[in-house]
Amino acid sequence: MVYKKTAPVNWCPHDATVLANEQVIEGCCWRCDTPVERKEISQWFLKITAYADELLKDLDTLEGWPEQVKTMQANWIGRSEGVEMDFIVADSGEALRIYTTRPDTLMGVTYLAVAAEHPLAKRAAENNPAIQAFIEDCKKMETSEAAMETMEKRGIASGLTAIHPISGEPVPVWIANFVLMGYGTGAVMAVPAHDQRDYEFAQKYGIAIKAVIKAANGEDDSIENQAFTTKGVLFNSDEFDGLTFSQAFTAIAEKLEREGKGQRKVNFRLRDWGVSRQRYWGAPIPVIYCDDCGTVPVPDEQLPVTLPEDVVLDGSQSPLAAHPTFPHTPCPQCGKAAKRETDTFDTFMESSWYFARFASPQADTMLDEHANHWLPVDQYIGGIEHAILHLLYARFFHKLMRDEGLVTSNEPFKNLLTQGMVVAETFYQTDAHGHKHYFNMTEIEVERDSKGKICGAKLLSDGSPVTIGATEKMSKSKNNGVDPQLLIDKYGADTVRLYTMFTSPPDQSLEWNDAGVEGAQRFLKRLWRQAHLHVSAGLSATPVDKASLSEGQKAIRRQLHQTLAKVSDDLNRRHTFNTAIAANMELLNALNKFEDDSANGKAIRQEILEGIVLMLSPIVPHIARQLWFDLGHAQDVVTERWASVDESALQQESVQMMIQVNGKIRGKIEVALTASKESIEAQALANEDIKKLIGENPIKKMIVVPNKLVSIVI
RNA sequence: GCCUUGGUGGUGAAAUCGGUAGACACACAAGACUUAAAAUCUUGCGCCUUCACGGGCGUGCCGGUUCGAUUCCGGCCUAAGGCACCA
Repeated sequence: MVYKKTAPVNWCPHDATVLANEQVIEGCCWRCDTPVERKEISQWFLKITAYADELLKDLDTLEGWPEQVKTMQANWIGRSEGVEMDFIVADSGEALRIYTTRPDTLMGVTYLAVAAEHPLAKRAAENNPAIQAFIEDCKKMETSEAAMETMEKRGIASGLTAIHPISGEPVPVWIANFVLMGYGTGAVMAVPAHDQRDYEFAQKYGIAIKAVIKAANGEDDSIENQAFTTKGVLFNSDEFDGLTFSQAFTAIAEKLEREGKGQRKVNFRLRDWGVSRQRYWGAPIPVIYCDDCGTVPVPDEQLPVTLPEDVVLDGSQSPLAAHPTFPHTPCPQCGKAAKRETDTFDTFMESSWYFARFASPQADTMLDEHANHWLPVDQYIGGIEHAILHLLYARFFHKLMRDEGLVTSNEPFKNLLTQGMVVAETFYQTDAHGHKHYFNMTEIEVERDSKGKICGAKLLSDGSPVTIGATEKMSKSKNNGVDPQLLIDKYGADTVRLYTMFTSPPDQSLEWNDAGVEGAQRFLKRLWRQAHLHVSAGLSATPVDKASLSEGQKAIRRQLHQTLAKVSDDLNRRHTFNTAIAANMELLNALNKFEDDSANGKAIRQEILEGIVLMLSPIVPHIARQLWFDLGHAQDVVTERWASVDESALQQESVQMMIQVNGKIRGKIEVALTASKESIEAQALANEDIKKLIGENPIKKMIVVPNKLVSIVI
């Protein structure tokens, strides 16, 4: 499950250090502006691809996960069915292996492309300065997929050809900057007529474009301006002419298999997980390299390998590799002088199993049986930015632990709630070197236009102008976070919690703004005042007499119990805290208008106030605790059971129904709950407004949706 | 470039399974209370039109399905998240 191979990193030759993708600004080091090079270094990998199938299949078992996240993971794993085949290099006879999901376009291949690091490219570069220069140039590329996909696609002919496995024709081999050695086989086949990237590349370099697929459904399949990428019917393909995609897939795969030139293959987009980091702040990878014994794991009794504290952190080199003593240690097997691994683990390594360790904190080993008692995690909550990497690594690691006998469950997280990002504007100034310095909102003064949008900003300290950057997720690097403490100091924690929960549902991203926080405080004040007016008028200790309720009393009790049902559902199932709070605001507004000093009225007021306090206690615990005592309870509200809905209070005798004529709302009627379809229709047609509208027009159609509306088509 | 999710009043949002668009708030305006201000309370508040009653339009844009579309389908624009070393 663990192996070493070379993989590309961003290398700053000036600082002699590896840079994260985020630290590469327009192809240059963020610190010294030196152009960054792509460098292949040896790194440790975990074989997550061995679990690709299971990670994909088990997504179906995650019923408590958002569809969005499961879709993203499925696409990331990217299972594809295709064909792997060899093109034979004409001069040397070596096999050039490629993989394609479109074997139906095989007869349209007009060139092959290999990575700059491919052995074939290296061979072509011998005695060819132009190819050498091109390969050298390819090193100046960023490693991120986004950069790869958006950069200019360039290439150079290698001068070599390879034999097409079916036609036997020679096909030119190109060296291209968009093919990577580390992914797949480092070589691809190109069909310009039926792939847009290949099309653009062929146009640019004057390579032949050969159409072999025509539309099956009469769609425009001309390739004059762009590739035709829809699956269709083969032509120009000799024995395969007239076949559909799936027929051609089978026929071509079988022919290749028969002739020993290729075979069907399932591929995954997912790549193995590189866990080596050339950094100080991380868990050291516990491995020792011995000249005689090779790669030796650090023995259990020597674990953990702890970080030295006397390191030089100057941004140049790996502090561990540069440390005078840390790398030097005897080999655990033979005792001879050996060298420690100085790379540390990717931090995702630890975040992949911390939840299991939290469940067995006393364990002497990695985990004990307590982990199984608690796992899987019932409700996991995290930002949507973790939808793929963290959540996929954790799922993989959990399966690894299962296969090592450490846990018994297949998945780590039963239910998942992904929070939206809180995003905020960024503000920066650019210095003489072109570096951006980000300022926090508290350090600047903003100008707003009539719509409240920020349209200008200057630094508070010296009044110098500040550039307004993109609105993005709050982060340390962009300095666009907000400290809630300032608001808490001003309004109190309950108000800030209430406001935060009320602003939007948790899975939605949010542009932070505290403009409405006053409203949250006003609501809590109104609740406090209502409760204390009630208390000072003398609490009601008697239960509601349900047998003698007036219409008004029935109505407000119905609202209370409807609210209880809704809030329970909002909190438990929907996690929409904003609508749960709004429903309580409506209930309090109704209570404000409920003027009833009778004994039963008082009892109802007590019932409603207790209901609101209970429903809000998870969100505003401090004020709820105090009000609960004030309402006459001896026990803290946190020990109370959640309120139950009184079904009898929900009952209604009639319901309001809309009347639509030709799709527009034209009237309303009050209908008894027991009314038949026929009597509802008759009542709708008897409505004066509707009668006038229909006039002499014949009724074509009439639809009755129970308890909702009557739709009449004339 | 690719994958995912969103776009509804001046603002944050609601409409849960295709059935009253804008609940609940913020902001704003007018009024009450006050010497005054704050706080509080009341009323109004999508756009156009109308003295009014009312009428028309309206959920990013264009088109489609349906008796009926914020909701479903196709295309486009746009913002955010991710793209394997920010974590």
